[in-house]
Amino acid sequence: MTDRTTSSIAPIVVPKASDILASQLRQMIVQGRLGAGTFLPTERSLVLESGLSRTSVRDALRILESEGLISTKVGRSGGSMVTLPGRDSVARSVELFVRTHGIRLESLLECRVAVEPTLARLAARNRTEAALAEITALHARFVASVDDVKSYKAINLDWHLAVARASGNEPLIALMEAIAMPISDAMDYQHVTTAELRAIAVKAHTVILQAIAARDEDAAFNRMERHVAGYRDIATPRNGVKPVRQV
Amino acid sequence: MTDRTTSSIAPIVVPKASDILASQLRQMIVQGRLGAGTFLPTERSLVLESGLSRTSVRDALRILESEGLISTKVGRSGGSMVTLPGRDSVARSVELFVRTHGIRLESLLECRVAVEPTLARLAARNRTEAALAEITALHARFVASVDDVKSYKAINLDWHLAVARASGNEPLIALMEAIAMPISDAMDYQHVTTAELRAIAVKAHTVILQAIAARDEDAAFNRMERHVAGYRDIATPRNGVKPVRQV
DNA sequence: GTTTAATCAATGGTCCGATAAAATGCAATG
DNA sequence: CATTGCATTTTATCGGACCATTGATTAAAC
Repeated sequence: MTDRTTSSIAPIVVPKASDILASQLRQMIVQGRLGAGTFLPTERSLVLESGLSRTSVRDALRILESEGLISTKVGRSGGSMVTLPGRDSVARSVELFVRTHGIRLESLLECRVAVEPTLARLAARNRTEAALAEITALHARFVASVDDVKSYKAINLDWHLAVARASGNEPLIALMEAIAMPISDAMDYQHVTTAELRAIAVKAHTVILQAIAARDEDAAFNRMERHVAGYRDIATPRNGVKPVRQV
Repeated sequence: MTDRTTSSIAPIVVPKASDILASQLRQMIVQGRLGAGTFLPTERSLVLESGLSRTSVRDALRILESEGLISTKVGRSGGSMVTLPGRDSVARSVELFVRTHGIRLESLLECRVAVEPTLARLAARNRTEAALAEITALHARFVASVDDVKSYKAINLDWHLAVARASGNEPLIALMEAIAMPISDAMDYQHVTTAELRAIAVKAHTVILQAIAARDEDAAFNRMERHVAGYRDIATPRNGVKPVRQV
């Protein structure tokens, strides 16, 4: 081994052409210079402007599309329209994370316990009449479905999401929507509700709804906390906590 | 207008070839049939197996790459390796959501208040010695940096993230990492810390660290809650809450 | 004149072939 | 034995062509 001077050159990463173009377009969208609803230039125009090949331009558009920043249509007045990424975009990302890492149901329920009481508090504070009406309507259907396990589960999920949406806190709503589906999936394999448990849930929802309607923030928080914490304790006993993995 | 029978055919969506291939590969990865570290076939092999063109195959790979499911390298022993999406993937998605929607700092701080107390509780419960050592080390640097605003802010962020990581709850860690950067960015424009506030923060961190070290879950929860709630109240007075938008 | 059909134009989707660039392995060379 | 140069494999990029879909325009039919 001959002794050589080391030149202290950091590793150089060569970005791909499509990544550069995608970054530029993304920045324009994020900064608001390309508002939602506006159209990007056509692929062939972008080829002329950027000097890249159509392949690279299209790669860039695919990146933005999978980030939820544009949506592309074919045909004559088609093209790539700017569409801001919705909560579903975040949900997809979280779902991939949860599934590929085999996140345990216990962790997801812990997550709910952390988030839902605050959502209930904010719902009590910020709810509109329309939002309250939606929650109330879902609650009525919830009560009616107490004997049909399948629709009971679906409506239960919808009710919790409606409460979340009433909070007005977009990041927390997004998180709630993101973990709701994996939780629901995992419960199908692990947990079988009993009529008794469903009756308890109906009672809990009732008092939470009352608190939100009365704009009683502390009551909404505390009752929701007891509700979801109870759910967690029932669903994840100390033994055999299953990972969430698609089958 | 002639009267015609309507055939009640639902709108038919024609999926793109690349989407189909991407879905199949994604499913194999999510199901674990393609574990992390394994290599997908080469592009040309996928062309032969799928019967699609190289363009479509590459489009599919670009989709998976931007989802964080594979990472592609060029060169002889190159190809597309399966790489499970990390928390950074979730963070990018959330960041795009926050920036494009102009989510208000108030909402992000509310999010922190909802999440961090639970993270502190879980950290007190699940911390390892290594994690505790890391938090302690960061705390020491935090105390030392109390006069250098720039490094103070950076270390403050790191400390909170270290506590989050010590909790062991991956979804909540991901959320915390996702909102930390937008919060930090927004604070730069809005909030100027004073020496007095920094001293208070140091004190708060000290007691939280003690609670985590002593595995006192309730104390960790309550002290963290007071800390981040105080932060929220100082940073977002009732007037002039700025949206978070990149400049 | 109104409605219907046929045609044209614009755009993204797909395919093919070729070359460039990068990473690895191997042999030649001093 | 270390270094260099060459061959090989793989993705990255390019250019061009054609197809499919959509919307607009024109022509035909009634």
